[in-house]
Amino acid sequence: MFIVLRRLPDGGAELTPVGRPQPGTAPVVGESVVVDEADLAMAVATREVETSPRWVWDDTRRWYPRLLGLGVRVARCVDLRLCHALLRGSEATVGSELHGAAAGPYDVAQAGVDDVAGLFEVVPESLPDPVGEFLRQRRAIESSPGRGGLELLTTAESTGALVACEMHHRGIPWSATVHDRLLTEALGPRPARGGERPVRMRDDVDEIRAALGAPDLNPDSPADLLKVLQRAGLGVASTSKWELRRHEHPVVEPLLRYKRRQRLLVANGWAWLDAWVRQGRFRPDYVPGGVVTGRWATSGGGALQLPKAVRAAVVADPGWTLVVADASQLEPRILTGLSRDVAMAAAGDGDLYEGIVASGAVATRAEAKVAMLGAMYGATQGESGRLVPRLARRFPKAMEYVEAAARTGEAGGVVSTLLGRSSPRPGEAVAADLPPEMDRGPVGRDARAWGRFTRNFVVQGTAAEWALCWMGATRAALHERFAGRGEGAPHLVFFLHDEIVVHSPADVADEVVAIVEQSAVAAGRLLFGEAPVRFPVTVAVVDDYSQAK
DNA sequence: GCGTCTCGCGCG
DNA sequence: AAAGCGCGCGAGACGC
Repeated sequence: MFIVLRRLPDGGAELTPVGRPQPGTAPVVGESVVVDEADLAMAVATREVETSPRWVWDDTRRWYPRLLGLGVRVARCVDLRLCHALLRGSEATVGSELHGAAAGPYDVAQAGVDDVAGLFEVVPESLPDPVGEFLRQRRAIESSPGRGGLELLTTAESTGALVACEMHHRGIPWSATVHDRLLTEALGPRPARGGERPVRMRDDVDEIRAALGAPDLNPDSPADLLKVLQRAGLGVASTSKWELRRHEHPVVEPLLRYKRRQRLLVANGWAWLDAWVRQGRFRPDYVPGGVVTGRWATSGGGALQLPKAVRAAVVADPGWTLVVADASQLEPRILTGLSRDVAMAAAGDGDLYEGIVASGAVATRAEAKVAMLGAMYGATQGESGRLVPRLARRFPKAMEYVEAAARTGEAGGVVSTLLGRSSPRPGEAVAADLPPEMDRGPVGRDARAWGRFTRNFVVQGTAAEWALCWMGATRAALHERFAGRGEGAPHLVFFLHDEIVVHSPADVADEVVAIVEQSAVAAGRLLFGEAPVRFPVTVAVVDDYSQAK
């Protein structure tokens, strides 16, 4: 049973049930009910308890934060905007009305923070005709040869949207005190006036200027710095740290130290703390499906780039712990499943890279890792490019899978993930986000770049699907087991591509660990059935995030 | 002054 | 050892 929600122009909301009396028949639209805005949360909560419907709405960000604020959680939803993007672009819906349709009202970016009504503000109207849009989507899915995959994918994507709101709502536990201490230790005390350099960095600048004989050099200006470095005899073409590292010169050490500190100050310094941490919580704005491959993005706060240097500030509440879990070597294992490469599956019985060494393909674990990444990214040069052919000899099926994806891309074709998310067509409008040399389609040298993109798309995108299923299964199991605890229940607080963090009361951490592990197994089954591929997770129960890994 | 681009670096 | 995917962000550089 589905219930489609629509916000009415003059306030209030319309609830329209859509059901399927007999399996295999077309969905039937029932009688709508209209409720006042003030009664909406109660109406949702009541139906959630009684029938556990799948809530259908235009954009999770427009509905769910307000419900969460009123204490209403829902188990399942359909996010029409996210599913529209998936289905419209999917190769698996060719022939449906949605496939490749002209851009319409559902082709919009996720509601921004400013668009989301606060608890006491006017609520924006819905996107038009959600019932019609929902029925179009159902037809696209049900007429598809990839129906099973699309059902799972749209469900997982929508559940991700719920989790994103829930994680924002709860926030990541963050100790401003610890963060400030980390900054003070690394940089010196917070300067009294913003814009001033902390004392350690002033000392760095003095050393740099002395070493280069440039008393008024601004080390923050790459152009100035490059000029001065070259004048001092360093044959560098850029000021990047990997290039600087290769030179013996008194400036190198203080300059790299300065860059490290400057980075910390600018990206995650006191200004960041002031802007993003409130009452012991960091609440990033997650953007599910924000990456072409299906990965999440964030807007503001840089939550997916949290540097290791500040992770000690993520501290569990007293009496609570953090259960930190990451999927080991996720992408190579995804490739194993996609390609049904039994040799690679065997290598992945334990540590995958050690298994590759044991197969005789390469000599060391480090080589195995570099070779594997090179295969998935399309490396052609350097150590990585040199090692890829050795991998190809032992694991021809896996290699052929990514090679085929690359050839398709080079020829201007579309590739798809396991569940049915398709790559953008070369030159498509979505490529506005891509580097300029890649948005003109596969011509000349650009074809190779597009091939590397499609090569990686199938792996990264399917890994994102696995991760969504893992997180969704974890969320469901946590709720089933701990819902009775209310606010005291363990809950997801962070998601980072192949890693999840659960904030959990210490006394149930062991149970949470088991849930996270079982959910990884469940996600593997959902995607790959009984194929011989394993998805082991590394789990740590810690007081602060820096203690994991 | 304002918007956009490039660089460099953090993360997976 | 530094070329091979996907991002977000801030500062400086640049054009108007």
